[in-house]
This record gives sequence, structure tokens and C-alpha cells, in this order.
Amino acid sequence: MIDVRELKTRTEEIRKNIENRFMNVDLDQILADQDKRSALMQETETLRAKRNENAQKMKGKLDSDARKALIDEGKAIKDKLTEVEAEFNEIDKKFMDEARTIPNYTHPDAPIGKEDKDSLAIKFFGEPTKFSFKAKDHVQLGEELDILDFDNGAKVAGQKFYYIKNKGVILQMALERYAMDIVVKHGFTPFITPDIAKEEILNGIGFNPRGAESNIYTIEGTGTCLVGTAEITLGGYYSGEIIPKDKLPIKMTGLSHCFRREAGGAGQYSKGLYRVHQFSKLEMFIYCLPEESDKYHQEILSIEEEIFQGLGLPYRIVDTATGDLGAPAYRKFDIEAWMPGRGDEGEYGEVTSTSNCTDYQARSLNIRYRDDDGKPKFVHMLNGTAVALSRAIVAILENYQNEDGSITIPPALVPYCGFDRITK
RNA sequence: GGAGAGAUGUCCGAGUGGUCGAAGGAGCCGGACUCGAAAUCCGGUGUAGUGCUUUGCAUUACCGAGGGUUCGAAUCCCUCUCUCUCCGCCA
Repeated sequence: MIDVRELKTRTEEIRKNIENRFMNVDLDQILADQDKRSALMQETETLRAKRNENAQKMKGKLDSDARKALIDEGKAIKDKLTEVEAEFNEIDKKFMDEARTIPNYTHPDAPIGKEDKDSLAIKFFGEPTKFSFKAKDHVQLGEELDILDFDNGAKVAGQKFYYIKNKGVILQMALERYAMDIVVKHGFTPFITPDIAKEEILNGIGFNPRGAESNIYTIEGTGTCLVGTAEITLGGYYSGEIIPKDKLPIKMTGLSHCFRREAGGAGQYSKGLYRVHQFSKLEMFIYCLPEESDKYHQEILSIEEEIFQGLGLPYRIVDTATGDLGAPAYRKFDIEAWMPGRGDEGEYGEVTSTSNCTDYQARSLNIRYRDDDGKPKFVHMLNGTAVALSRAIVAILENYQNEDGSITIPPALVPYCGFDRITK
């Protein structure tokens, strides 16, 4: 969340930012509740001070009349305090819930706009793949090659679940190792993380586990959820801690399963592996000093490029428009790989996403470092996809297909696969 | 899953209702001593809020988390989380 003290000092900036992001946040209501909360907080503290003073007076020996008078006074204070505290707690919860809905500030260079199409393509790599034959999509390719099985996935687990089979399994493992090797080479510590996290961690990262529109599976009666990304488990790793400054930056990379409800996510653009309830992903995560987060955001993006360039996949980089940024993100870059089977004649489809969340998550999760002045300060936190296995497989199958329906393995993956072609 | 033990400041550790924001020790910072260092001695040293006459003063909260009892809770009661030991089960 943002620093609520800045509601007073940066009011108009916050108001404008909410507008730019096209969010439904009633800032005036929040400001009014903040004033109410403030007044009740002071009243509560005054009463507590009186209570403490009253208790202090009773430490020594007293005659019974004096003691009784003090006890009566204490009781009266207690009754009043109980009442005021209840009022304060109510407005405090309301205010904090409201304040949490305020989005992070936005990088001044992020394009302003409401939708996908307002995002800015800032770089292209390669040319969209051309075929001398009619290109198939990955669903058809995968089923004909017997490496993807959606029908039995649906039968056993439900719609949008799938089995990966045969050389498809090896291809996914090869991709994992390929990406892992590149990321580790750049100094990231590898992790395999839990696939489950507590709701408080989800909330701190900026995911809402509740509500009809939530993308998160909650596990009934446990206070935990299935993670939608290792961003959650990597970002929760240092929650509540003060990190020594000389340990920063901390670079982590985590492999996890990702579970997403994707309610209402059906349709042509979501078919096959593109949008599924479960997939595996290798995620990068960085904790760093505030002044360095822009730099590390670029570093994550360049590692993502290295991974996709190494695979020989054409892609473009998109600077996400304000209206499409998640609340925690200060700025976000997506890599969209060319997917020949998408739409009628192929389209770019998102394969990675990297966000600089500045101190927004760190404040909610209370993750700080000790600065040179001895004071703890919030770290900046960044995340980025190294490789989302399901979507990378979409791009590989569709770009590396041959006329006979076989798939050529990208050269960089051959050493990891042990074969160079998938055939019927 | 069952039984038991535990969780206190940067760390170790004392504390079973008021004199406890918390003994003692270690560490760290400053000073004395020293040619310098070590040892020794002296002083300081948590976090997050709030208010104000804002490089300070006052005040509130924080002893795993949340609730309760009480005029008053680190201390008593309840729930939960985590750690350790033993048993069970298991990859």
C-alpha cells in the first residue's frame, strides 16, 4: 500500500494517478475517514494516558477509601475507553481497507491510457514467422503429436486443465533448465517455492484472495491459498524483516506451480495452453535500494530478452499503459512473443511480465533495510517472469512447426532435450 | 494425527498482577586510560504512531499473533501460529 501520511501531502498527485489508472477509488471518502480516524485515535490515547496515570497512583500503600475512589475512577475510564476504542477500531478498519485500494504511484514515462491498445510497443525483435503452408495452432499441433492432451485434462480435473505427454514433458523440463541456467548466471539464487501461501502474504503482495472476480483459489478453512505465481512466495520470504543494507540487492528466482481461476477467461484468445488453471513458471524477484529499482527493472527485462532471443522467438516489448497496470506496479514491461496460431494470421501474445512495485508491497509486508542513518526504510521490490512454461511452449510449437506437423527444437534447447525434433 | 516443552529487545537470558520498555550479560556507538591496541572503567544504544512552542519535549502501542479477566497484564484465562522432543503415519 502507499504511505497514508502522503494522503495529506500528495493529495492531488494521488487523485490524478487514480484517474490515469481508471480506478474506482473514492478519495474524498478516504480523506474524510482519515480525519475521523485521527480524531478518535487522539481520544483513545488521551483516555489510555488517564488510565495509566490512575493505575500508577495505586502502586503504593493507600487507605481503603482512597483506593476505592481510585478504583471507581479507573472503572469509569475503562468504560469510556471501551466505547471509544470500539468506534476507533471500526473506522480504522474501514480506512485501512479503503487505503489499500489506492494504487501505487506511476512512473512518469509510463504511457497514459485505459486499455491494452494504449500500451506502447517500445521494441521489436525479429520478424513474425512466415510459413509456405497454412500454420496450425499449438492445440492442433500438440494433440496430433500426442504431447498435449486437453480432453483427458478436462475429464479428470475440469476445463482448462491438461496433460503434457511424451516429448512435451522433456521439452518443458528443458525449458526450465535452460531458463534457470541463464538466470542463475546473472546472480539469482534458485528456489523451488511452496505452491501455497497464507492470505496475509497474498494481500501484502497485492492479490485479493476473496471475491467473485478473484483469480485465486482459496483452500477452505485453512487461511491459505494456492499461489498464482512465485512472486507471492518470493515476495513473502523476507516479510517482517529488516535486511542489512550490504545484503542488497537480493536476487532470487523461484520455480513454482501457478494456479489461476481465470473466471470468465474463455474465448478464442484464451484457447489451449494460453490461459489455463495450472501451469509452471520460473519467476525472478529482486529486493533492492529505492534508488536502484529502475536499474534492476531494466536488468530483469534484459534477462527476459536474453531468454527469448536465445530461443529464437520473435517478440515485441510493451510498456504497459496506466489503465492496465496492477495496483502495486509503478511500471510494467511485457514481452509478447509472436504466436502464428493466434487469431487469423498470428498475433503477439504475452509471455513475460516484469513490474517495479517500488515500496508498495514492502510497506504492506513490512520489509525494510537499515539505512546509513541507522533508520529502517522500505526496500523496493521487483518481479519478472523468466519463463512461463505453458506460454513458452505455445510460442515454440507454433513458430517451430514444419509442414508435416513436426516441431523443430530450438537449437538452444537441444542439449537440454537430447533430441532435435518432435515427430508423430 | 496424539502427548509434552517452549516463543521476551541486535543476540543470549531474567522476570508468576502495580516499583517493568522490561534485570544481567554480549554486541554496537561515544568517552576515559594508552605512543597505539588489548584489557579495564564511564556513558549511550529498540520499533511504530500521535500531538506540540519540532534538530527537542510530551504521549500511545509493541514481551509470537488475536481475544478475554482486572482499576492495573510480559505475568492470569481462551484461541491460533511457529519451534523443539517423543509416539503414530508416510514419499
